[in-house]
Amino acid sequence: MTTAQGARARARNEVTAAIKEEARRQVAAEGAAKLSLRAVARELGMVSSALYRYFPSRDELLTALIIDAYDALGAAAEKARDIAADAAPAARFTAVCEAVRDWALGHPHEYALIYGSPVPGYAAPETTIPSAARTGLVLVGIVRDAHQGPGLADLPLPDALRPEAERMAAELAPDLPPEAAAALIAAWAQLFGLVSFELFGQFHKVVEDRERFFRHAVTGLARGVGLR
Amino acid sequence: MTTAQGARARARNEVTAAIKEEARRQVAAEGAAKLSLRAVARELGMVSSALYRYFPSRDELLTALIIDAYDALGAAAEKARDIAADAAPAARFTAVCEAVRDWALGHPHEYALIYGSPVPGYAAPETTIPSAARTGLVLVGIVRDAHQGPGLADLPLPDALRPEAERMAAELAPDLPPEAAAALIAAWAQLFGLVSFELFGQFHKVVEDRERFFRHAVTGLARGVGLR
DNA sequence: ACCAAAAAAAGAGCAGTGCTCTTGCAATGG
DNA sequence: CCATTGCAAGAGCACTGCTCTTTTTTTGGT
Repeated sequence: MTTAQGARARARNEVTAAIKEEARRQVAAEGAAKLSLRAVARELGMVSSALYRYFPSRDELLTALIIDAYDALGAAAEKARDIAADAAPAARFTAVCEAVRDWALGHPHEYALIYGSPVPGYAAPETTIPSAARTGLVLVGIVRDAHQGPGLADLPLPDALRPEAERMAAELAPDLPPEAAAALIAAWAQLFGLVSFELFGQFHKVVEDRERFFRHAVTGLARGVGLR
Repeated sequence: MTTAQGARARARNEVTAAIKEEARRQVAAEGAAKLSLRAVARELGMVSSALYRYFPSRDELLTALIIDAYDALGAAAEKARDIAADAAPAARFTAVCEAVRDWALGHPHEYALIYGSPVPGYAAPETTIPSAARTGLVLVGIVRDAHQGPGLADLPLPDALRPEAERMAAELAPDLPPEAAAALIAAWAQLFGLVSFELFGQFHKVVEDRERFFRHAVTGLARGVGLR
């Protein structure tokens, strides 16, 4: 069975993997904008039209890379969380933030692929959602754990936002107080603001000691979600 | 004089302006990635090669649009600051933040052009710096004014970051305490994290009542820089 | 072991891109 | 008045994503 129709299927998987690998190489080297199906095919010694048997379009290939990038970042975040498993919640939180930054600095083009401007006319399909959520869920988990224990600062929450905050809490962390859920989502966006600014050059001639600056800023983020 | 060599020069300025206008139209409609010199030329009834007399490359044309976008956003921020001139510093701060968000929502592609992923291999020239700085300077001004008056919360600053914070303060707001300068730059990046996440679709199925959520988040940012 | 069917690869071609180079025309100013 | 300069046009190069058709290869049942 596995050898019968497995031969073709295996070959197919291998070629698919090779295409993705070469495409990722090109994205890492030159950026998503310069990813060219023809160049991928050329590098793999096949003709460009053959590639369409594996990916129906350039966008589909990009989607595959996007999912991989989200997963790689998510894995890095999870790893950092596990390494810091015994630390205080605030330290665990900042450790994950630094892991996000480290991964981004190490994979700038892949980071840009997932957190940069989306390609106009291209809507990421729903299939990316689980992978995209991983990193956020790591942060949610840390704050949730902290809320089981003692010693959390109480957070402000205007009445106007309470319904929305309750909805957000119910949907992504049922055992989290609404004000913590709202604060966490804000911190999540702000974390990526810090990383993106550094990576996209906005800190050029503004922030020099970026490592230390980031450390300080994410300490503030941790405080913002009630950790200390 | 103005008519002598002004005739040609005037025609040149007019054509240059028309090119920029049409290019901006295309960016606003389809995004920077789909900006095509040939399409611009076609729309203007000229041949593509003629366009190179006005802009030496596509990147140069994009640079012109980038500067315009920075200036438009900066102007929107300044206008919001002036309108809220009599309000308390915290309210002025959040008013500017909301102006940034409003402009971004109204000009998503132009926002993506300046705060999205940079085109690989394209480094924004130094000439963009003044325009790029405008919005940040508005925030600096508000916090600086607040620090002349009373009632500011004191901010933490780890020893390790003090030298860098002092350098940052000296360079962009000499009359601002170093801890405020560091906090402000962080808030600045975080503000654009919030806006980018909303605009780039990361809040999809996460935040629904985005207006109120943003209001709450930027209130937190204002608190983070010492305002209340 | 053969042979129809399915899958993959190859080739040609379309419409588009940025950019360069050469050629012809028209406005400019000494 | 006429050489110089600025500009427009055209042709062409080397690419791109993608489609359609033809050829080759692999597969599984008889």
